[in-house]
Amino acid sequence: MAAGANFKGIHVTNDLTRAKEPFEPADAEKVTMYVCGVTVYDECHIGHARAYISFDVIRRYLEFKGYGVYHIQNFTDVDDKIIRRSNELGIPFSELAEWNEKNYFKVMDALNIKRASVYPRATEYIGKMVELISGLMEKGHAYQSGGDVFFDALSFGAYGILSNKNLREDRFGSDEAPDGKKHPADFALWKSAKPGEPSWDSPWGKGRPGWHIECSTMAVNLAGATLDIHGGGYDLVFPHHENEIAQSECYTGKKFVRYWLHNGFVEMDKEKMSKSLGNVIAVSEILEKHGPDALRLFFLSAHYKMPVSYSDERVAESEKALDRFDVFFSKIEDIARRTRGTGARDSARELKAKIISARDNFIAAMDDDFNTPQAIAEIFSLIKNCNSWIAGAESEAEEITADEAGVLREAAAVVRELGNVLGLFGAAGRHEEDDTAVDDLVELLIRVRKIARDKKDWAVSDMIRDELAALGFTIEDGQSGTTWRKRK
RNA sequence: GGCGCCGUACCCAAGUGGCUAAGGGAGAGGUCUGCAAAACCUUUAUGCAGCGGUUCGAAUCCGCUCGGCGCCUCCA
Repeated sequence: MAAGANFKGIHVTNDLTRAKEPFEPADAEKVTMYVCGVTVYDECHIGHARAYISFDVIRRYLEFKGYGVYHIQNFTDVDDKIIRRSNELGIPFSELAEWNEKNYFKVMDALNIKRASVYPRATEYIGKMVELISGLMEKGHAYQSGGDVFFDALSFGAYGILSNKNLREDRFGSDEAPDGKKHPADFALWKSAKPGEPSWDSPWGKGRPGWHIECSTMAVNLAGATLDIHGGGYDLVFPHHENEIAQSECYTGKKFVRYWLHNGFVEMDKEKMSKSLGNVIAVSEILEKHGPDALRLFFLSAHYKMPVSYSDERVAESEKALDRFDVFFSKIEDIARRTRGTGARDSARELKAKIISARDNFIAAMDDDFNTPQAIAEIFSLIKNCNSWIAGAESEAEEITADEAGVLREAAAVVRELGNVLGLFGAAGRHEEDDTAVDDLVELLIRVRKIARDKKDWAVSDMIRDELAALGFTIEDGQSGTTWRKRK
């Protein structure tokens, strides 16, 4: 393929063309990626977690491949739901928005989701939105109806290109005579203010923006007419993203988005999870039961475009799978501490080759539309190969040498590196920066326990193990000494 | 009515034209071990919803059938 300079091997499934295409951003130094953010009227639920974990991994991988990423994610801080909810609570809408915005960061930080480059708020762009709407009116793509302004869907020939709809053949909405619209597919750019609602001045009187206009406005103002990537959940394809294309392209006259990427839904009992069905689970609720990495691994075990059925049992399985990493890391640290001699047997050299190919395979999997399940499989395979080598080496007479331990550490470094690309091992409190005083005390207890074990005093030995387990430390007696690790 | 997705082992889930159908969880047997745990080895789909077709060759392409789901209305 005649690939351009900005192609680095990644292929993505573009929802605009419904085909897998080579990913070639306009500028490798600055890939522009706009991900639809939340409407801050309620807590974050697991659907949000899935969406933002998906795009977090996409962003991390782009950066891993050497792209600079300018990541825009908005906050919708004024809309019907926010107004209704704040009225119910008897607080200003801005206060509700602010509170939920804080909750958003708290939850997403806990999930180790990288912060976007900018977080524009709808209310900060009202003036720019008015500008854009005025531009659309001048070009004949919008019309006023009372105090409302609507986008004229029929005026945009490409309307329906993303969601594969046809203005003449498809149904749009249920009402035949929608209030003031010329065509049912027309949508509000500006809504006139009703009593008691927050409002802003405009050429069409006091009012507030429609839902879709904010994303177009922010994208165009922050990133320019054309975005490389625009992301969000599949539920946004229609009408939200379809309408964004219409507004933006009519305003700028340029292609709005080169690659549209959408993540699949989280389902509950084979049913879409949604507010209207009342089957949503808050992220904070999950995090009380499972670690952030468990939830992340659970989601990444399926391709980002596929629907996923949420289940506590499945997340618990991911949590167990995660143990393999912990065991692997601590085992290798252990081996590295007690090596003997130098040099490496042939099998260790073969292992080294496997490390390299595992890394290559991981990259090949991620290059293919961010195939995280395949990528994860490659990491587990590598761990299995290492464990297998260790078991074999330990059964032999010779001790593991410093050079061989070096190969194992390389493997551990690759596992960490690739795990980080997926956003794993990054949540607060894992590994590394632990309290050394606590570590020393555990080591001390293990030495005491060894004395008891040497005397075959199993009662004392088991008591220490049980008590430490109760405190969250797992003690394991291996062939060559005792190892320990902290749970979670 | 229009548009679209999915059906791979006990469960989850990659693979979408050609080597032994990844990986995780679970189960069974074994090695190691004071016990436990971990790890390792072996094992669990001659088979990819069903039926036809294309092909030297299909889980993978085409058609039909059955089953599950989504969007067309606010939603990640």
